[in-house]
Amino acid sequence: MAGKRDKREAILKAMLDLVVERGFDNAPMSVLAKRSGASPGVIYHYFPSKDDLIHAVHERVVSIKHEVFFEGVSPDESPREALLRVWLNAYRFYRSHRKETRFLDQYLNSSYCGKAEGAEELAHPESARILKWLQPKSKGGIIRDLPAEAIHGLTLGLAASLAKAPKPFSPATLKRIAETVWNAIADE
Amino acid sequence: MAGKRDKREAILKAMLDLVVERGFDNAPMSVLAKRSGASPGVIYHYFPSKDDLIHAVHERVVSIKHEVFFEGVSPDESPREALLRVWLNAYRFYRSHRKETRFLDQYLNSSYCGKAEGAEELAHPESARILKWLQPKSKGGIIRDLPAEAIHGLTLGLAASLAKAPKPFSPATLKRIAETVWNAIADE
Amino acid sequence: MAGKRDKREAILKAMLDLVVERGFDNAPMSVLAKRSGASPGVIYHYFPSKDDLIHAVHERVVSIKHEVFFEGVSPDESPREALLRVWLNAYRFYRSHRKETRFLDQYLNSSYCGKAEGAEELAHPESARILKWLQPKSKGGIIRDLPAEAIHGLTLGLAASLAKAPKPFSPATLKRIAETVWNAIADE
Amino acid sequence: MAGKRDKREAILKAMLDLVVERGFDNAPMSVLAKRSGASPGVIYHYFPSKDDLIHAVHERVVSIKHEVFFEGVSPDESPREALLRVWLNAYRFYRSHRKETRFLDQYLNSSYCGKAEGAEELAHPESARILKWLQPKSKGGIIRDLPAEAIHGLTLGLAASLAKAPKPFSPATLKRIAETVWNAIADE
DNA sequence: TATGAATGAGCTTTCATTCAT
DNA sequence: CATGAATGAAAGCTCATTCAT
Repeated sequence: MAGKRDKREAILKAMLDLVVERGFDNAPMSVLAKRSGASPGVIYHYFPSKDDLIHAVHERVVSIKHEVFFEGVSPDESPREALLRVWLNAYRFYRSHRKETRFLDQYLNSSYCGKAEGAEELAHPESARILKWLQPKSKGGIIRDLPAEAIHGLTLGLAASLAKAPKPFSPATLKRIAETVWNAIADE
Repeated sequence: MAGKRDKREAILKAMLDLVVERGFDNAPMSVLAKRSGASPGVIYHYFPSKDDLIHAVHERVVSIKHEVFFEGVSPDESPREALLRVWLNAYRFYRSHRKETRFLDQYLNSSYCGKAEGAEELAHPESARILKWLQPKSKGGIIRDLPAEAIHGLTLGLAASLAKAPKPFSPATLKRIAETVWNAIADE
Repeated sequence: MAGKRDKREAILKAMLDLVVERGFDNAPMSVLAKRSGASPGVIYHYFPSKDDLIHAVHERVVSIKHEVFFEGVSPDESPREALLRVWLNAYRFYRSHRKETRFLDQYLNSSYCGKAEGAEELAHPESARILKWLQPKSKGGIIRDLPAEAIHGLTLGLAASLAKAPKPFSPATLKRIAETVWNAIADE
Repeated sequence: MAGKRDKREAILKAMLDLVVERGFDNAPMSVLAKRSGASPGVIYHYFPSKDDLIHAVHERVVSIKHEVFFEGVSPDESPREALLRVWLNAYRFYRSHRKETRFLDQYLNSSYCGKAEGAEELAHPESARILKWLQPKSKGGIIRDLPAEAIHGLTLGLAASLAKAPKPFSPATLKRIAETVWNAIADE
């Protein structure tokens, strides 16, 4: 009954779980097989190697991340509104997709990261428009003249930090933090 | 000529390099032996297992980190001066100790993290005094009423982000960023 | 051609031979692999560990032993006839299954013995009936009032001792010894 | 203060304990060193190899065994008295020297047994005289015409079996068993 | 396609033995 | 004589990958 697509999805999902629970090491293909309901052999029909499978999981996670990040963003919003929305979306993603977040953390600090072929980072269609604003005014953005790393750290980096707190913050608190951040980096 | 201490150090250093270059996986004891100039067997004379060795490397790195973080901090400084100094020290550490930083990142996202017994985090003698300031005014600190995670993200998290930029920032730029941060979180 | 069962059997048999020839130590899995025609890895497909494999060999040997011990025993025989038959069967087992006997001797004096989970000793269906007779008359048996260890030593212990002689004894000699034993322990 | 002899003894004793507790495997020289208070290196001043050390322990145990076996035997006793005394001594040895007994059991079923050079079995000065009696009358002994293995099994084998019972037998019970045995094998 | 037994290189770890001090 | 760090071969075991069925 289940089509090819379903089995592929099951494998990807099982690998995500496995990596999050046990780390890239201790995530053997044999256990993956058992968990996903596929046989060790057939996994290699869907993915040429374990590395490729890991990369596929990563792509899937990144794709989900972008979907959440840009959810509800519309071309009609002001830059300030759009950036605040993305920032809140980011917090929401890190908060509600714990497994995906944990996977990303591990991936970025593993030997898998960097082996991949193409850069997929921020490939969302909306992202180009948003990113343009996230630049100093001198380059057409609306941001104070700070290095890009500072901007990133103060925005998404902070959202990720906050999401790791044991309890979620109330919308009001988040709003306040977002505005604090905004005021710190926005020009005028 | 070389004493016991030297060989132990050589093993620790070689493991740090190996983990940074190749990840916790792909850091086999056989390669470690070759690199450190020790035999596979004698490593177990100094460390009961690979896990313990990894933890020992971690402790060493954390110890260096704390030394750098609190370098030059004196009881005579004002809270503002002390916190700025620690922040700049943190940037300096992340910038100049790339391997140690990379190791910490990997460690914190590996299955090794959390298995250790004792709490070593921020055990520096100066840290208690400094940390007290890093709290909202309502709890005796000098900071605006923001969640601890926000404080951390905006300070050390940011320093780490900045240090990952391809080129170092000039002292002037850093000063400016530090003050931006300070103004964002300090009360008054 | 060869099914799973065959390979499993081949491994068990090769381990029996290996242990008998070289002892539990000096019976490495690598040699076992070569001897049994299996690869080192696949052995762990059939047995979770070397310990489990050893225990499996033991169970197999015990099972053979019981089969031989109770061969030809019928409910119609008198106690005397049945016990004599079992005693002769025991001698026959120790005599004809040298390797199995040697394995048992080693096993009982090794650290493997005692680690096992279930009691398998004398689990043969006939054994209960026979064992009941092997008790002093006061407990419903037909034996003189001697401690159980004395009974065991004088019967099966003796059979094992005799089987270790360089040459087999003639049926007539065995009969004579069996009757000597019998007269020593039987009541009346 | 402690002479060479003392250290040698300490090593022998520690090895006996170690083998009994943990088996020939799992009795590493490094642990032996710690237990005996000697350094790994110096053990090799007293014994050329681990094998030789094991054999030395064995010789020591056998020597103790013989001492106990023939304790109190005097040339004035009748054969019957002497044999009964040896038999009771044997039981006493197996009962009071549990570690030595356990060592012997393991040794006889290990790969160490058989590697030794000379036959030392029953080298006690008294043994020759006693052994002569333990033969069928036709060969100058006082025993019924049974194979040597039967004699051994019915006497020393039985004593060893009995000693393995959880509780010791009373002198009276032992006397009775000894006489039962004696009557079974003695001629007339 | 799907299976799962099979492969075999490679892993962490042990340990009898040696030797510079 | 004594030490204990050092050696290195070999142990038990794992696991990504293949392939006959």
